[in-house]
Amino acid sequence: MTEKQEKILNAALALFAEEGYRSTSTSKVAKRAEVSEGLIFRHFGNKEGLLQAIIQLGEEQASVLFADIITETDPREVIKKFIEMISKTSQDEESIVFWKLQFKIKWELEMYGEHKTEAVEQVLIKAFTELRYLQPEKEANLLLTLMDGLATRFILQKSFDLDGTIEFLKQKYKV
Amino acid sequence: MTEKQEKILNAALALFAEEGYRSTSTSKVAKRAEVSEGLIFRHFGNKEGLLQAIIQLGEEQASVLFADIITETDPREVIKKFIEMISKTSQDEESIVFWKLQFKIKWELEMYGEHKTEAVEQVLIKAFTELRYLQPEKEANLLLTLMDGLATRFILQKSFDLDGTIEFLKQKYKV
Amino acid sequence: MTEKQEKILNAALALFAEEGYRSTSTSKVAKRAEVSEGLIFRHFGNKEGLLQAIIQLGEEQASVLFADIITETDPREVIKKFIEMISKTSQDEESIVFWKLQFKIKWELEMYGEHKTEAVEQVLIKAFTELRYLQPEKEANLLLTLMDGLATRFILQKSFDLDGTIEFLKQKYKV
Amino acid sequence: MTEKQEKILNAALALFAEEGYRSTSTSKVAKRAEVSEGLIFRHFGNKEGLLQAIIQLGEEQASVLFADIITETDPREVIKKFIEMISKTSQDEESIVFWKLQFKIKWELEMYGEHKTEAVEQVLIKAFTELRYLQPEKEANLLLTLMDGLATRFILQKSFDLDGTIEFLKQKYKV
DNA sequence: TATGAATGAGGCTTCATTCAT
DNA sequence: CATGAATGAAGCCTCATTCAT
Repeated sequence: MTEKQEKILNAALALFAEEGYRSTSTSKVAKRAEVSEGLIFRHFGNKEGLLQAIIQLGEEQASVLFADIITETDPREVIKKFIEMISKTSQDEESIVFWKLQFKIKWELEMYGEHKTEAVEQVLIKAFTELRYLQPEKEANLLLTLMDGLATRFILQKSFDLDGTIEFLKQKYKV
Repeated sequence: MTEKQEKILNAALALFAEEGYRSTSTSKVAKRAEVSEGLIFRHFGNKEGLLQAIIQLGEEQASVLFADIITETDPREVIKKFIEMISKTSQDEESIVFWKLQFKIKWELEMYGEHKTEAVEQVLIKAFTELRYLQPEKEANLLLTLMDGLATRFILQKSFDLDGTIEFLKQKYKV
Repeated sequence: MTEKQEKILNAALALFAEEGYRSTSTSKVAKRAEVSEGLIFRHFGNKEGLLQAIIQLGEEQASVLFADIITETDPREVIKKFIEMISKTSQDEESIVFWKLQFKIKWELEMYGEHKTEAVEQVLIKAFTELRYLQPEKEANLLLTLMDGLATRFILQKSFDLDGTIEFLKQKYKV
Repeated sequence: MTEKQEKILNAALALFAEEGYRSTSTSKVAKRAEVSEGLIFRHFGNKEGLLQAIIQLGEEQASVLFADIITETDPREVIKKFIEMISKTSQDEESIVFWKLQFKIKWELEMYGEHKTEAVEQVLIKAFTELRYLQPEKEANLLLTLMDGLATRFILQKSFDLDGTIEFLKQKYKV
């Protein structure tokens, strides 16, 4: 990937996260990337292609994030790490942009991207099983759902107390 | 409100929920409402005005939905009704559209509309207090967050088992 | 002419003078006249009809203005009155609007309305003849031209010293 | 400046002069320039930008016209050249369009653009001073005013005898 | 690889005008 | 006589995309 390709990708990433896919014009991307508009099309074919590249990038970043959870063997640690995942990333601006983008695109294009979380779900199920929860699948499912809610409020509700909620969650799950 | 105004509102409601606000052109709305495009602007000023009218409508519908919860006195019933709120509405198409619209707009415009849920939050806090939960505010907060997650998955993830999750939740909260 | 007709005419007069014919929408006229938009069309047929009515009105007002000059018999007085015509009207707001409208419409529609000034021209020629000017037609023509310039600058150039210029003119013509 | 930019400018120039600024739609300009409508906005931002470019162009042309007068040292020649300025340009179609545009825009937008003539005014004052006119400022002012009137009638009144009037003027000023 | 001029379709909005009440 | 809902054409502008250089 050339330097300009990366500049385009980064510009698009930031803009899609800020204003959404449809609302971001290719010319805005070009301007922010300090690149000619035509170059976007040379490299990514069309606007949709740019989006796909960004989604791809997101999946890779997600993989990295999830890897730490999936490779964990201690069940309590699995749950703890999962719960802390967002809070950890909420520190730096770049991560916030990452999550914002994930959810904005989810909603704008109505694609949930289940396969991304499937591996995590399995690990959570295993963890809850080992911890003798009665309905481990449902517990895992619930926790995943909760994470969507957490992200939603964290991103959209300025006043939301993310860290407090996460502390409370850790108490509840005793992790 | 004239008949055509209502047709415009309904068409916009459906289209905004389906495709989002920006992706829905005023001409599409006009066509679906079987109305001239100009009429939209006569009645709502501009596209933004149309959106506001729809948001307003949503708040009224939300009030109706919440009214049943807020007026409930039995704490267990409060929680039960709150949890069941989505599942009940998930039966008919119109309600699904309603929720979809709420969340799509939330994300597209990044406005959370906290005041809408504030009353519900107070009632939940009271309920958890009466049920002797140790941290009623945090419990209420968590349940509200969970609901956002539930809606997110219900709307975006085709395979999501809403009713199962709700049953499980009711067990957890013993309601 | 009914009261509402007059309100429409007055509103249109003011708006056409302020913003020009094309730039003034019938809806703006209706709003300013506190009248329904349809009424304009009932009374004046279409926007052009409204314009014609206003032009007509202008001609009548011009006739009144000119009458005083035309009926004057003393040649020196004729010239003096003609020169003072604008300065006199420049006192009250209504007259300024009148002149502004005349010129704005002239330029926007490129119609000079020569016949309006023809009578005045004749009287000026007669006056210059009696005063033994060598080329009375040319003198009259020049004075009329000067008046157009005077109006132009008075209306368009905020800093223009109308009264000073008029005084100077009167000296020149010894009137 | 690309070739198409110039075509746009020329088309707009002609149309604004013929029909005025507001009455000329950008699509008309595009059609006349044999260019896509979008290109106008790429090059000039918006319709107002196009107008500004044209006004700018006008100022440059005016500078050229005035340069000949300003650099003249013989007072009589200054006045002569000034008086002849319009008549000289009235020969070719392009110059007529130029003057028409200047005045149409003046009236439509109510901006007089005094600074353009300021230099000329100074030179005229100097000329009248040297020629021992008693009130050189007023004379200059009057002559400028007269020119506005001359242009007004020349452009708007089909039957106006421009050359005759100019001859007469030259006699009056003995130039 | 990279630019930016150029396009045409479509978006939001305004407008003159008509018509039922 | 008077209203104001309703229309359709047109206006300004943006956008994704293509192409010559």
